[in-house]
Amino acid sequence: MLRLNRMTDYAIVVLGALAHRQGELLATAQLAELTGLAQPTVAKVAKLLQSSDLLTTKRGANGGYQLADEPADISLVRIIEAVEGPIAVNGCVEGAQDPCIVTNTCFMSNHWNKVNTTLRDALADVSLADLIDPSQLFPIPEEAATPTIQGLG
Amino acid sequence: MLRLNRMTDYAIVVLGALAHRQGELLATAQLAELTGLAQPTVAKVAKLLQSSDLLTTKRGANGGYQLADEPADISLVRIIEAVEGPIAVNGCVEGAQDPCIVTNTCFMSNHWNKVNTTLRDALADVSLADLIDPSQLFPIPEEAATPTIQGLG
DNA sequence: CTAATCAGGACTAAATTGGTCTTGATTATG
DNA sequence: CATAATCAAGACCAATTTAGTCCTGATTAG
Repeated sequence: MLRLNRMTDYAIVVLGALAHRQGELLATAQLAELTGLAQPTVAKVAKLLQSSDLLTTKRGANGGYQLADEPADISLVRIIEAVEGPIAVNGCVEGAQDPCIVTNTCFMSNHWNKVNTTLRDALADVSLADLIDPSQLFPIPEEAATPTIQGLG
Repeated sequence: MLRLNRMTDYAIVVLGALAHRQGELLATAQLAELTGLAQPTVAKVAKLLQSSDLLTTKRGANGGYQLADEPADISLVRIIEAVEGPIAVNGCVEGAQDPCIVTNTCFMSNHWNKVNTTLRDALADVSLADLIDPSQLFPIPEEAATPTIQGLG
């Protein structure tokens, strides 16, 4: 285990689609078609990513979402933290949402922080650009083609 | 997030108690008292740890559990995998319990494996001995003292 | 024989997560 | 200005997962 949740997978797929279209503005309906996800799901994920400044948004007719940064500048940590909140293996760690009641005196706290930081650093080292291989991904559908991918499992 | 589940925390506390008593054989009731956890919970965790060879067991009257190794030889990965199963950030990773249906052709698979391995290595680097500070932990109670610790949060 | 203890697994309740829907605000276009 | 397309915000329900308890049976010391 130690598993990311499904929303994070969706986020990566959505970001991948946007990255492939290189900065283009896409509506959630288009993203849904490209990724094979349901539109409301795309909408939910996109809102999360927007409120963490990974996407910019344009409202109204012909509105949609757009990558806020280059794929190489979007690290896996940013994506995970946008969707799931701060990384914290347990409540003994700084930034935990539901802190361990004994945090301050907790004899293990330092070690957990070290563990946590190491994990975080590892995830900071992977960018969206690393995760996707645009050459194989998202062939632009000629006529509303079938969904191209199924998420990440 | 990316949080360990509570059982893993319990496992660490239980292992910590056993480590502090240096190889002594302790019954689940004693461990419950030392850790402040409920006895059935200790029992559940201990069974998991036993079946992954982190603990040895002796059945019958005066039975109990015992550390199978030196604390320095018990890594965090072993503990996590004993309780939670193989580490796998998502289904795109080798060893995932519920593999991504497109695993073999999954363009991201290699990258996820790299991410996963990095996390795993980080956790392999931390031992039970690192996590606990025996000098501050588990003062041997004089007369069935109050529970000493509250878990890890 | 009896009491203490682990083994194995079923079971329930609580928490979390995933996914949908509704209502309202914004904006392009004719 | 009217309309349709679109995002914003959040309520809501269903499905899954997790936590914790309990029961029955096997093992062993005394």
